[in-house]
Amino acid sequence: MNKKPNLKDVAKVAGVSAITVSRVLSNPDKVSEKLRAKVEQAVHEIGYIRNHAASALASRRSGVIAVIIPSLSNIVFNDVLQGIYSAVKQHHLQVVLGDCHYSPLEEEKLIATLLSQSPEGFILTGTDQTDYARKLLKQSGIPIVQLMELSDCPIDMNIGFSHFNAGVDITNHLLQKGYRKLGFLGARMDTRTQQRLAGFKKAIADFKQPCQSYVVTTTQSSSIRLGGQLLQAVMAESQGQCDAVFCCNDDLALGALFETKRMNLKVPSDIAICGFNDLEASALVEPAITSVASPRFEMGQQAVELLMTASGEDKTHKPPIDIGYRIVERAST
Amino acid sequence: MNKKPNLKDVAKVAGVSAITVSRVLSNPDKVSEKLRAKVEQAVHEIGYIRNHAASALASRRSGVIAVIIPSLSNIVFNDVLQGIYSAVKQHHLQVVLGDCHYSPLEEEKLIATLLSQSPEGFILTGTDQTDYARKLLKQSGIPIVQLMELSDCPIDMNIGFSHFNAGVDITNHLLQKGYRKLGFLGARMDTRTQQRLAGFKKAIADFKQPCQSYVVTTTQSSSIRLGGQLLQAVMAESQGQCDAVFCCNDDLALGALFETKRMNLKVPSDIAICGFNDLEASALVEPAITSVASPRFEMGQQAVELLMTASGEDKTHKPPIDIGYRIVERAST
DNA sequence: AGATAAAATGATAGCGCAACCATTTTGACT
DNA sequence: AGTCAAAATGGTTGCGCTATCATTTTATCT
Repeated sequence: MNKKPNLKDVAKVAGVSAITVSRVLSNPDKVSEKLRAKVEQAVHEIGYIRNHAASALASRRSGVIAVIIPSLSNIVFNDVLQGIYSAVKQHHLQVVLGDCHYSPLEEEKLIATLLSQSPEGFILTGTDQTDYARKLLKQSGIPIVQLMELSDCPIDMNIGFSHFNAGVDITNHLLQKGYRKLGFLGARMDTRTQQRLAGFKKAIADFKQPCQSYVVTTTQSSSIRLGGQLLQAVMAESQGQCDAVFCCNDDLALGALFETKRMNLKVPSDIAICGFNDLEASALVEPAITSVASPRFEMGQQAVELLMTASGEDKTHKPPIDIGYRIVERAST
Repeated sequence: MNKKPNLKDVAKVAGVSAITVSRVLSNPDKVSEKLRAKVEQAVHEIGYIRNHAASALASRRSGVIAVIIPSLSNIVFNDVLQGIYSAVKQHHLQVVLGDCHYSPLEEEKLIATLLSQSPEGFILTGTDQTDYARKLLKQSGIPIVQLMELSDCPIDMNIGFSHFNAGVDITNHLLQKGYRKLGFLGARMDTRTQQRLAGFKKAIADFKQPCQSYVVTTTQSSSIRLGGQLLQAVMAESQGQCDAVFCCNDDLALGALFETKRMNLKVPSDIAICGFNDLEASALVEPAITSVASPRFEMGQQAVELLMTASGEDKTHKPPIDIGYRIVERAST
């Protein structure tokens, strides 16, 4: 195998200088049509592909943005990722992606690794970064977006919605429907889940009439199967009294719903179920599950746009962007 | 903001030469403990992060592998991705990921873009690449793995399983259970779905007793909702005769199952349902859905291992690796 | 036609790092 | 102590590209 062709090889074939080839690739309109055609022909002919490392080194532009999500297996971040990829395509950027498995320490290591790619922007999930990670990020001088939640003191930019408020609202929804023995089913218990739980507790504390609450949580990762187990657990803890459950996500809610069939409980008359994230399945099961919808795809897109419009040197405080959420009432409540 | 620190800055602080710092970062055991400690201290102190572009250019090793999947939203590829990421971590590599939306042309462009990163390996899905894409890939001289299906003429390495055989097997399963009016519900109709359909047709053609088949397909992308629509369609086409459906994936199967409840059909007595991919939900709905399981996570892992053990220059023909599948029989059939 | 501006093209240098080879230091042995 | 090998460290160079500036060609005007 011959060595990979480089700029000079193309230049030789096209009969121009190397720098002209470079321009055809990055600033086609700075080159006359005649030369451009010759060069493009030569590029295609010898299958030349620009060496990104050399280009990035010389131009100080990597054409890369870094993204860290807490979990590849959670469909919620997948939606955000799709938004990111769709926006990135417009800007001719590449994404380098890391999965930190919900661990700030792993995230810190990933941040250091990904920063070595000299990304032109950084997208993070949540607000839970270590101090050293924050130091590295700030020192890098690149624009940064924190996703999903709203933060009082974002590193740079921030877009998300209030999981606390959403927790309050959906709990109030259950209370308004007349349920008084509310269960909370929580898995993983990352910060966003904790905020939802805090909202749940707040709504109950503020409610003017007597009501009961049962909180069942685990740090296991969420799954449909686990939803069934947690429903069992909350029924046990409440001695069968529990008449509504707020599941911290739709996976648990689906599992809980499937479990009600096995336990011969009627939804929503014996027990109401609501979830979070509004997955497709939630709208299509019988009965359909009440959930909290949020524009995740758009959040991902907007995060990229924020990065691209940020000057990088702009150190002014940027207010968090609240992208909102929506309670979707369905038959399960 | 001061300029980003480089090797020399670290060297100055640590009182050593630049090359020693470089060694501490890439070959720690080539450096005495004393100097190493000094250097590591200096690195941490000034928050030094190696410039990947310069490193890649000088060493001709990018530490990157390229991956292209047909869809980010399909959970199936997500599982493979997780396997890839888990393996990649061991090898201290980065992944650059592209989503080609099931389009060979988009894939060709992505391949060109990703090759510019000088990846040390390339993972592709399927065998449907354009000629120019194949030329670029071969010319690059890097090891390549094609995933998911088995190919007679892989570009380099290949790991997957036979979707045709799986289609035959699951159709025979339905026939053995006594169903004789079989429907096939297909969405997207990518090559793997087509192979499953071919298997379905083959099994029916080979069956010794009289039986009917109804094929309903669409190029729309798959979803749970679509599964319900396709079930309606196949029942219409068969004038209510259809007594079993093979859905080309579990999303459709779930949608079909949910639709049977609305249509007051009993599963599996009125109609049997089977899917493909064995998603978590399929095992937990009532009745649980028969499906085809395959080790997707492991396939992703193995793909990376194959890349890492490949010498790159080894042009010998490597036989495809059949990673197998398993029919999981459940109550829906 | 001549003067001037504008566009197109080229030559040179350097981005930050690691390969390569040269030099120094250390340790092991007689 | 003296010899030699091995380990540790450093200096120089070049990876392939683009920024910058210099030069040439073309277009536009009086």
